[in-house]
Amino acid sequence: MTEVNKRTQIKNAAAKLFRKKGYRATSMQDIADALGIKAASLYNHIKSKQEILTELLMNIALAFTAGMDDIRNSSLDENSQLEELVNLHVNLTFKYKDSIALITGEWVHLDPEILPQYLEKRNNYEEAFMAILESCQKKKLISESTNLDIALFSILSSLHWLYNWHNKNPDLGKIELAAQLKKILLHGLISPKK
Amino acid sequence: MTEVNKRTQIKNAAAKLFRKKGYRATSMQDIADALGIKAASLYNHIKSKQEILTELLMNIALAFTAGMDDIRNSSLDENSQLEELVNLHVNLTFKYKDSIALITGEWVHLDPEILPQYLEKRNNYEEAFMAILESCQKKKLISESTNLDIALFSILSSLHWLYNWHNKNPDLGKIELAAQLKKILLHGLISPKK
DNA sequence: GCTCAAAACTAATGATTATTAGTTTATTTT
DNA sequence: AAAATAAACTAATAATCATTAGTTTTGAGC
Repeated sequence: MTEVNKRTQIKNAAAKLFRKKGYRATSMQDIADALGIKAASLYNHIKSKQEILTELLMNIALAFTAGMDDIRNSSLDENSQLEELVNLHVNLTFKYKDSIALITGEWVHLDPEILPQYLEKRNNYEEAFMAILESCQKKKLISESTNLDIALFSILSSLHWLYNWHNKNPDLGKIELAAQLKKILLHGLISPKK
Repeated sequence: MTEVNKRTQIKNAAAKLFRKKGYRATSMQDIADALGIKAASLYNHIKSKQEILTELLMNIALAFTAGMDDIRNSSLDENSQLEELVNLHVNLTFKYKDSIALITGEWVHLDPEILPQYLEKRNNYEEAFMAILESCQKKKLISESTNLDIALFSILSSLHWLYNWHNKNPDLGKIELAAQLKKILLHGLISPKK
């Protein structure tokens, strides 16, 4: 019944392996074994190992920029935009469980020809994120003394790393996870002094 | 004047390369080139490529557990202990600029014989961190509704990722960086409503 | 300048690996 | 069922790489 493209199966298996062992440590053998075929047979469906990595990463990059565009084109206030960004990360983490893990380290193995395209998308995303933080600071939602570079880095670290946590605690739902993250990331761990 | 052991030079060069290209993508050639010698000559100083990775990672693990022990054996209150943990990460990030980057991803390439030892140290560290968070919650410094698993994951994500940020902004000093992180991580990004 | 050890070099080995070529088997279309 | 296409297989290639063996160079202490 499950009409899953072989090409997609290959990409899914590869994503899982790239995540666990890393791109370089994953052989075409490994991927083929996961599908019960011989390594050479993979080439009936894909062009190269590099193509798999490229498509996995570019797909993720597209999903993030599309989500960011939606948020920026919305009429939400700054505070809600920040919350929607957290939602975006949580949603994509659930949706692309395996391949999202590649954005923290495996992107370095992209072909030198592709790498700049990937990094450009990444930069655009971070700049858009920063723009929202700046709006917040202008509206005094964020204190003037806060270094926004550090704030951005800190939030993105947690959100990039989410997939790791999600794998260890698959029981906690999307909504609860997003709510907790908003509380901790945006409003702080330590209860404000009364 | 600088009497640096060749062995140390090798480990330093390797750390830089492992960080940039990953363990598997870094060849002994690469390391040798960085030192202006031939690959085979490395073996006059080290046992294997794996030995380099092991020593780099175990060194970091030791530094973290030692720092954690100091904090737990201190008589600081819970709040200050949390702040000292941030200091610990910032200090080690400055001290082990390159090799600290390996803790986010390259530890998976540790020999299967060594890996459990590494993971045990890592677990111990995280459990000690969690114990401090639990004390904070018991003392109402952290709200009862906060999920401490998520809080721990979130803080550690930012602190693990620090080396990345530090490399892009080497101009900001330790003290300023630590102060900002304490503010953002512990007391939140969004100013509390008055 | 000789001795000895440390540390460099050259050359080879064996293993792994991504990819290609050529062939056979399965499946779909006609 | 014949033909055509898709997808599997076997076998080979060429490159890379960690590591070893054996040899030469370097440099400090005598």
